[in-house]
This record gives sequence, structure tokens and C-alpha cells, in this order.
Amino acid sequence: MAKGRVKLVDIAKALDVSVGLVSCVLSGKAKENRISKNLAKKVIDKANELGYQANQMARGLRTGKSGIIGLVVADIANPYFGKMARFIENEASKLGYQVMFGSSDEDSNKLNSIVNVFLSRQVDGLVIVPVNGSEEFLKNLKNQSIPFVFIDRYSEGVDAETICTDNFEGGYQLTNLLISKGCKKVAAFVYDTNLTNNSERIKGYESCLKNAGIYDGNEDLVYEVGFKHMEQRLESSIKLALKNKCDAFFFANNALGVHSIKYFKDNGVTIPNDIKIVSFDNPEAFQIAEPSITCYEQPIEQMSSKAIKILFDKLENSSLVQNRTYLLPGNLIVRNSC
Amino acid sequence: MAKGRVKLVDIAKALDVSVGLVSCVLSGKAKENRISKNLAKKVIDKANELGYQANQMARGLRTGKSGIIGLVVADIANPYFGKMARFIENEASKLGYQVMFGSSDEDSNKLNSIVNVFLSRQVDGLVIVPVNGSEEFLKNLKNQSIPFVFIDRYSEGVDAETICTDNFEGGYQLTNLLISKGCKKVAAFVYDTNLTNNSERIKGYESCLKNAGIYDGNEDLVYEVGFKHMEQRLESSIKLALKNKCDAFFFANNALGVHSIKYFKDNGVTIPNDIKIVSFDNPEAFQIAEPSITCYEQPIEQMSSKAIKILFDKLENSSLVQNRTYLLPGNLIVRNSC
DNA sequence: CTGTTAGCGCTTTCAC
DNA sequence: GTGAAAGCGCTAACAG
Repeated sequence: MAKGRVKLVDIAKALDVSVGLVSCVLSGKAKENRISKNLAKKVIDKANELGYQANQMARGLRTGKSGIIGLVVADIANPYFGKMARFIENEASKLGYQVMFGSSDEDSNKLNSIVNVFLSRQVDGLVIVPVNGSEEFLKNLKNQSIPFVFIDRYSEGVDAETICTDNFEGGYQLTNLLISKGCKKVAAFVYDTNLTNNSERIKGYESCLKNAGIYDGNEDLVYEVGFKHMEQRLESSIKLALKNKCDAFFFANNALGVHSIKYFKDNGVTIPNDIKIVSFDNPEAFQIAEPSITCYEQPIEQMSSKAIKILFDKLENSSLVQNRTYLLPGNLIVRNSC
Repeated sequence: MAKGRVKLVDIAKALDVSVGLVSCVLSGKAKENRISKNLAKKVIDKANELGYQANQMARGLRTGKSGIIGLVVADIANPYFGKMARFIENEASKLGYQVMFGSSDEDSNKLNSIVNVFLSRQVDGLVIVPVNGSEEFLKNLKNQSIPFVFIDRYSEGVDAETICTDNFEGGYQLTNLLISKGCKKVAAFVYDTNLTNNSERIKGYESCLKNAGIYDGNEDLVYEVGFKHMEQRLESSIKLALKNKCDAFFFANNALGVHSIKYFKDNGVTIPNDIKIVSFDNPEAFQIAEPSITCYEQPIEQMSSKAIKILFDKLENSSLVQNRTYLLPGNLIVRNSC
């Protein structure tokens, strides 16, 4: 902490008034305490002159509010979460809040300890991308009286406000597009972790297949790819699907989609002639790729602002808890890969 | 702040000892205060049983250390800065620090106010991506006794530890590669903001041109592109350069490089036949593009860990200030665009 | 070995 | 209208 920072008492002394008075003025409570305009102005001027900056640590200790919200994402380096962090930063800062972040790497132990650290730092609220395995821990969080919301996915069995893309709908629309182009055998690629957002996408995909009457319960067209060593695992899955004469591929997220493009380039698979593809998410690379990739873009901005809005509603009125799940529609972007 | 959280006095009462004792044990000072193993264990057990979590706000107020470091980037949604944030998070968390971030959007007013907010929140140190226009403000920061380092670029006239990619070298190597492929007239595209990192890249480019004996001081081959409305501005610059019969393009950063690829795709410009290109930075899209793009990748991880290392050196030993600039070598990645 | 106590800087009653 | 003082939860110096 910087030494010799000017504090309330310094400006009180300089003006020969009490700290209480200065505090009132500087926290905008001059009126309700009927402090004279004159004095108030003098205080404010002196504060500016001395460059006073309130010590939020002390204020927080006293008021029980830190003005900080904690954000737990899977990985801030992932542009999807980076964008989310940015929108959350924007919304929070409008309301005078700062954001502290942590990356869980889809690891429940990491998530739990990040949340614990945030709690001990007295964050006023939490925005959490829950991970598989942290259900019990998060269920307990509800006993602490700290407001939180989930974003991007829900946590199985944990009753809490959740803001997600309509993943089922996205999976359905993407698959439907493939079918409308005449595809008969659509393979799906997804992480093998039980992430609820990914499984909804697959449900949408399967539901669409069923409605089109080309769902074969006997043959498994869903390729689960390890989260670790994804690249090799994905490649062998692709080979298998190709051998099984699939005519279209559905990728459940951007990492899978992007890596598959590299594979197709390196191995002379021509899109959309040899195989048609679609993917969830809309990273920059999908627009650059040749051909450009048809995809379902998530409404990151709307999700983020909705999350913050709900969080602050809870902060101000903790009784108004509804534990709803909000499904926000994404955006089907048709390009040239199918 | 969560109500009814268990605090030191609760566990002290439960054990019928004093808070001081409990504090000592829980902050690992049991030994040096010669507290009996037995009692220490009882305290720790009870703390765990009650689920004690120290209130860092109170601790911070008392000790004058918040355990928070502030990170100011241009935009956390930009994958380059997202990655940087992640590496900084990793390093900081090893040392028990949390990171709070803010995005300046290359706007000095925003940067200044973010830093001020961080200061009032008593961050222990700052990692700053300085922007054009904040020089005076940052110079003043040196008077506050808070350690900080610059990363990604230096701030003209502000004496402080700075960690950068060797931008000159990168600009030189990229240009040199183009020349070795027989290019005679290389145009360069760069933001019109006076970002020190970008100008070093251009200096490297010019220096290489000079050494190759193809630098024509009379003809301006450097196209400065507005940061705002970059896309249209870039496109008209490209058209101009094409008209001027340039045979190669050098892009000073990823945004410029990526957008140019879209332009070339949409307008039937064939790379590398019509024109050869190279770019700074290595976004995912450069690998996906057809052809893939030759580029100079910045050593984000090394920069981040170096920055944190230096920051913590200063934190622990504020006398050891050297105000050096560290230039870290990047990585030339040769692909198919030239 | 363990208890007591004085603050860290701020807000907020309550007196005057 | 303004001042005094208590106390947020914790640490550290000092007694005992």
C-alpha cells in the first residue's frame, strides 16, 4: 500500500473540522446531514487539492461492501471468455464495481479454491462458469449469503439463476441446415466432459435428426473427444467418421471446429465437396477459413449484460430470487462450408 | 459481504483462548511465538470445523497489503491481451495474489481512471499496457510509492521497468524474409496512433529496407491506418498500395493482418502470387487462412512472467529499481504467404 | 507460552 | 450544523 497517502484526517486537520464531517461530505451525504453548502465546498476543494482518494479497503471493512465482483471463467485466454469478461467489465464499471477474475481450466478443484479466495476477499457477488464436479460445492454456496449467477452453462442439481445460449436450438438449427442440403449421415463431435452446454447442443442435434427421420438409434454418430490431448483424439475421430461414410460433420464448439479445419487443410479433404461442416461459436478464424464456416454464434454481449443485471438485482434485493434459467437465442451465420 | 461469517473471535471463544493467539496460529506465526503444538492444532482444527476464512479486507487494512495486483490492458477481449492476462494470473496466483483487470481501449482518460480506482482499492502493484497520452499521468505515478511495470510497449519519457517484444527485430526479420523472396517494393500498414511498439516495428522494417538498398526516402510506403473505423481505412490504403504497384505488404499487427485477409478473399487478390504478405502477431486465424500467413509471434508467456517477476522484485525490495527495458525475442513463423 | 490492547481508515450513530 | 466516539475484523507489540 502506498505510504503517505492523504486520508480523511489530513483534510480534516487542514480545515480544522472533524473527520466525520469530511466523511459525510465526501460520500455525498452532505445534504441529508444538513451541512452548509459553504463548508461542503471547502471540504471538496481541499480534497481535490490534496488529491484525496478514499481507501476502499477501510471503507469496505466498515460498510461490508467491497465493490468487487468475482468472475470465474474456464480460461480468460479463450476469446469467448475474454469477450465475456470484457462485457462484464463494462457493465460492472457502469455501476462502480471492479472485477476480479480467475480461470478454472474446467477443473472443479481450481474453481472451488478460486471461489473461496474470492469470498475471503469479500467480493459482493459472483459470476461463475460452473464446471463438472463442482455441484456439491456450489450447492453449499447457496448457504452463504452471497449472490451469484451462473453463465454459459447450468450446474446439474444446483438451483440458481443461470444465463445460457439456447444451446439446444443452436444444435437443432445447425443440423437442420445440413439436412436441408441433403445430408443423410451427420456425425457430431463433442468434448467428453459432461459440460451441460455441450450436451444440450448434442440433444438439439439428435432431436433434429429424429424429426427428419434419419436418426438411427443403433449407430452412434456422436464422437466424444477428450478435452486433454484434444488434437490427436479429434483427428482419429475424424478419420473414423470419414471411414464410416458420414457426409457431414457437426462440431459442438470452436476449439473442435477450428482444429478440424487444420486437419482438413493438411489432409486434402475438400469442404464442402467431400464433406459439409457446421460448428458452434464464431471465432475470427471461421470467417477467414477457405471456405468460410457456417456456424451458430453465441450472444455473448446479451448473456453478459443479463448476468450482471440479474446479479445486481439480487444484490439490491436478495429476497427476489427466482432461480430461473434464461435461454438467449444465438445467431445462425450461413457461410460456405455446407 | 456475507453475513454471519465466522471470524477470529468466534473460534477464540469456542476454544476459550484469545483472538491474538488464534491470529498467530492461523497466520503461521505459531512457531516464532512459541505456541504449543497442541494448542496450535486445536486452533487449526476448530478453524476448519467452523469453516473459517480470513477477512482479507480487515487483514489488508491492518497490514497495508491487499494481495491484489492491478492489470491494465488495452482490451481483455483481444486474444493477445487475454493470453497475457492468463499468464499473469498464473504467476500471480503462485504467489498468493489475485488480479483485478481493466481495459483502456487505448484511451488515456480511461487508463488514468482505471489506475486511480486500482490505487484507491489499495492494489499492491500494477502491470500496465501504457497508452498514448498518459505519459504525464504515469510520470506522476512514480511519486506514489506503488510499484508498477509496463508491458507490451514503453511510455515515452516515463522512466520505468518495461517488458516488450523486440519489435524492431521482428519488423526487421519479417521484412528481410520478404526481400529474400525477391520483393522490391514493400508497403507497410500500421495504426496511426503513436503506439511505441508499432513504431519500433516500422523502424525495423525501414532499417531492413535501407540495408537492402531499396529504401526510397522520397516515396512513402508506410500507410497509417486509423484505429477507429480501421476496416474502411485499411481497405482504401490497400487499394492505394496495390495501385502503386507494391509487390509485398507488411502488417504491423494482427488486427490489420486479419482484416486484410478478408479483403483479399473478397476481392480475388491471390496470395502469394499477386502479392506477398507477412504480419506481426500469430492469431489462430493465420494458421487457418489459405494460404497460411507468415508472421512474427510475440513471446507472451515470457513477457508476462518476466513482468510479474520484476514487479515482485520491486514489491519486496523497492530500492532495487533499475528502470531497464527488457526486449524479449519473438518467433518468426514461416508459412505460405510469401 | 498466552492474553491484552491499540490501532489500520473509514462510516455512522448520537450528543451538543 | 458540527464534533466525538464506537467499531468493522484483523495484526502486532507488549505484558504477564
